[in-house]
Amino acid sequence: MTIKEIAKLCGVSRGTVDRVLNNRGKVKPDTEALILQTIERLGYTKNIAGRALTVRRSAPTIGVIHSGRGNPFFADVVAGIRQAERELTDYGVTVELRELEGYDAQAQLTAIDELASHVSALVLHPINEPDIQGRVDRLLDEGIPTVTLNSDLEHCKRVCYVGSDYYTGGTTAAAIMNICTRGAAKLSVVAGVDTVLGHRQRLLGALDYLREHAPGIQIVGRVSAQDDAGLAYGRARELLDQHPETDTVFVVAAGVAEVCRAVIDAGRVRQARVFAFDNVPSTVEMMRRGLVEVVICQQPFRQGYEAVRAAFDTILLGQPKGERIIMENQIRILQNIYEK
Amino acid sequence: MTIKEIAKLCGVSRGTVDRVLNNRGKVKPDTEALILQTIERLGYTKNIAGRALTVRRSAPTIGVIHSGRGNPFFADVVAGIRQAERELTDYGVTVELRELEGYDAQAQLTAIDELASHVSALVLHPINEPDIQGRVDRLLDEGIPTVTLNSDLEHCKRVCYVGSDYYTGGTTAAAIMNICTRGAAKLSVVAGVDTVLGHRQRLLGALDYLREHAPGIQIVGRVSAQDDAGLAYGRARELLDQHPETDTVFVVAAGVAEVCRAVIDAGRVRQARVFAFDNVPSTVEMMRRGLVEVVICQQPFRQGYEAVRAAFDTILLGQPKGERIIMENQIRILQNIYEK
DNA sequence: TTGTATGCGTTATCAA
DNA sequence: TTGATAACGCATACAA
Repeated sequence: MTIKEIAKLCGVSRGTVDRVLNNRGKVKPDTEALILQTIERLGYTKNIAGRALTVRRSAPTIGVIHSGRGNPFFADVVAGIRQAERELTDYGVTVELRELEGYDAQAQLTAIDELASHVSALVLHPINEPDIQGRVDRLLDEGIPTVTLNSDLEHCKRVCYVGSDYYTGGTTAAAIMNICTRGAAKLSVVAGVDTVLGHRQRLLGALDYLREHAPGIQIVGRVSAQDDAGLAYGRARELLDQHPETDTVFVVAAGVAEVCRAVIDAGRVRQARVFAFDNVPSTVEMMRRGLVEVVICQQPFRQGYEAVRAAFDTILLGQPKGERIIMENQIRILQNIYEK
Repeated sequence: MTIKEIAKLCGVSRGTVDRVLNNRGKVKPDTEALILQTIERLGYTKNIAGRALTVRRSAPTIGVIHSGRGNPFFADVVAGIRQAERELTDYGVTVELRELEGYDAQAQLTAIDELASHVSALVLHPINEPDIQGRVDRLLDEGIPTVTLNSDLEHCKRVCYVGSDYYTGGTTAAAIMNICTRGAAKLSVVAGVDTVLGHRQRLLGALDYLREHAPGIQIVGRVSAQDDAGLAYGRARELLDQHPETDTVFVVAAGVAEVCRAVIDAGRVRQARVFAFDNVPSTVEMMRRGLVEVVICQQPFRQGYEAVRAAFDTILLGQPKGERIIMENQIRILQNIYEK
């Protein structure tokens, strides 16, 4: 089914069909109804090959905003973004990247405003606040669809979320702890930020699993490092001092290497094992040193890659492949961490 | 850079540039040299968007042959193949699938001959024999590129291999055994087929790892089930009878559920744990029953998907993204096995 | 040996 | 309100 065929069947020209398809107005209601009905009946969808050629002419820009500047996890995300950009050069696509530092909603709004003037779609690692939610809805009204990246945005009309399933990440981490400790451990938890949805869900998943499946794992201590590597060392030292029986540490967010350093400095290397998320270089180094045996990963490279592709699919066809593109949680040990 | 621009710069027509690009001959050597030089200098590559439109007109067929009919692992591979086919319908692509049973080189040659008459590219799960190797080379001479799937084909001009890194799969499995057994085990091995490269490499990887990193894991027994679920039960029973000290079983190829059944019937459920590859349904069932804790997976769905895409990329642009597309080995427990 | 015309499917522009 | 036409980049049939 092509526009041409639809046009012939309806006894109109391609231009008229095009006006109906893209809601440009200026079509007699009768004609429009006929065309819509024919389209419905024959199941017309835009052809990617043809569409690609015209999209190319418009040389669309995809804007990307994230709040992880300086964060090695986001270095991988950006590598995926760049890979997607390279693959899309033939389609005339350019990626414009804004890397912010820290979670400042106002700064994010400013970045959105800057990009909104000229991008065809937005990839956003969002701060989950009402101002941002409203802005994303307005963007869509202006014809700019938003894909959320790594973390979702509630109560708004983003077209797609690309990221991981944090709750399952938590259960997977807990199950691995259960296996590696043979079901018996004195566990101390270094939590993340309570207002960051992903951190909370991870912890929830882990606690749910432990309650249901690991009666022999006892939680002896808990502290938060606020997703801040700078805070992690001190908090972990306190934790280890206050709970000397600790033999297992579960790190929910950033600061894994710092927690490991605290374990080393506390002279507990052979006693306490660390379980954590993401294979960032400093964590891998601790894996080499034997402090961390297993990490749970959420495929940062693919997150960046798929988010840009989803944005492009939306430009190309009006919608992404799915409303949620979820990365599987990967269990990694030194043997299946592949260097790029 | 487009053909048009190249043509203008060289003072010739688009047709002439096209003849040079596609080696159709009938071009004066001087003109050809000039054009080739200009292309080289300006780094021309065919545009995907334009190419897609003409490829569509030729409605190419991609042939797929595998020898895993009835094998649940290949059911996932085929699901990936179908997914790729769906995504490529807009490009006019059809997939023609031949599912064979067992490793019969002659049957594979027949299937290749049938497809060779009308396909534009071939995806082949090959039997690694000289006859097949020679046939693949001749296919390329006829203009039909071959992508090998799941298992590679040596000494031939296949354009791309899509599959897993079996050696690393073996080291990963061994490392997981080491972690889960805390470095102490009496291990019995149920090997695969020695002439199947992947099985041999897996075992090699595992043995290398154990020798270097796991002095406390002692190999007490070894048998082969020939990648045949029908044989696995009996072989495993013998193994368990002959080596009653066995507390860990490592299954290299097919027959995981049958080995588990042997463990059950031998009354050794709480004593012996099973480590294996691939999350096929019968294995997952044994995970639910607690006999298998961890499996190493090689992403069958993605293998099928990526193989078809690689074949299409070759049709579209003359070559795939890379000469080897390697799936990562995934460590899976019940918590991160996602049902589709 | 080379150039020109036509078509693929979609969209923008201009004329009616 | 609608139709005709040109354009994107590539490929090919045909004319020169």
